Amino acid sequence: MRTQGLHTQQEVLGVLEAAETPLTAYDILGTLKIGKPKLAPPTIYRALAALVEQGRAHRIESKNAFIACRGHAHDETAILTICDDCGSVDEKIDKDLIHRLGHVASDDGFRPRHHVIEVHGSCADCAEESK
Amino acid sequence: MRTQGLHTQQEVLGVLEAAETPLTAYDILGTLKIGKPKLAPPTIYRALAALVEQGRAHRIESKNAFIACRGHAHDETAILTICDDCGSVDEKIDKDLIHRLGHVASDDGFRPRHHVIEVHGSCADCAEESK
DNA sequence: TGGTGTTATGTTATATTATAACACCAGCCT
DNA sequence: AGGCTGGTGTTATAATATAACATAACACCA
Repeated sequence: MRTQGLHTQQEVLGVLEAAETPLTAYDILGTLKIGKPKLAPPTIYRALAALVEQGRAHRIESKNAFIACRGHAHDETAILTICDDCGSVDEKIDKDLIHRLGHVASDDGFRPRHHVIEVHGSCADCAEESK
Repeated sequence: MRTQGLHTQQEVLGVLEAAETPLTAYDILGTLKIGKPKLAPPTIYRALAALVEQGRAHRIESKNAFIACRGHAHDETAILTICDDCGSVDEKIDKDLIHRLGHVASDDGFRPRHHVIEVHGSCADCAEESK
């Protein structure tokens, strides 16, 4: 039933939105299993795939984890800054940079379809602390 | 023994260099197991970690796979263009873009340490074919 | 020369992430 | 009702990665 799928997506998104740091599919599964003990991985992965497809969540490739998309149009490529100390992730938008990346990538005939841009480091708070 | 570790790294790098497309750790393990049946995953992962650390190989985060680093200084961040049709990967260098990315990432006090830039799409050959 | 600390490597086992494959059920058409 | 279709649930397992401990090599010094 389609409605149920949407419902699952909404639940998964809710869990992501409630989190301060990225969650793995199994983190989400663990949370939702409290209410629905029979929930299984494919259900979570399907919901996540749909959410990422819609731009309502991001997959963090370098961590195999997910975050809710916050604060910008859902069809734009986000630059993700990932704090390796506290785990927090921020989204940044820079259309020019994306444009330029597309240009660099396609210089030899390559046709870009999707960008992954993840920057690891320390967030302001953690950088401050370790000084 | 240190020499032996270096030898493993050299063997792993050799397998990567011989491949036209990214290999997973288990692909490499499968190849090297022919000569050394007792080889285990941690040995491969350790060699890969060292190679990536030295810039002699790249990890492709969005595929959980690895390629040998080809044709540029090993301490530069490469932009990887990944063909989703044939699997081929190319490395591109654009210092300005990296510089700009560092700038964007650090605008709110974030301190970047490592960049992941992967562009998915179709290589020139595959884009041509599917026209 | 052999003891002892230190670090790299080997090995076993297991944790974590992801998906294949099929079963089931609702809705829809006739 | 009967049968098709497509989405969802469910089971099982594949694929990726690492923890934890055992062992081996080397370095240093009494």
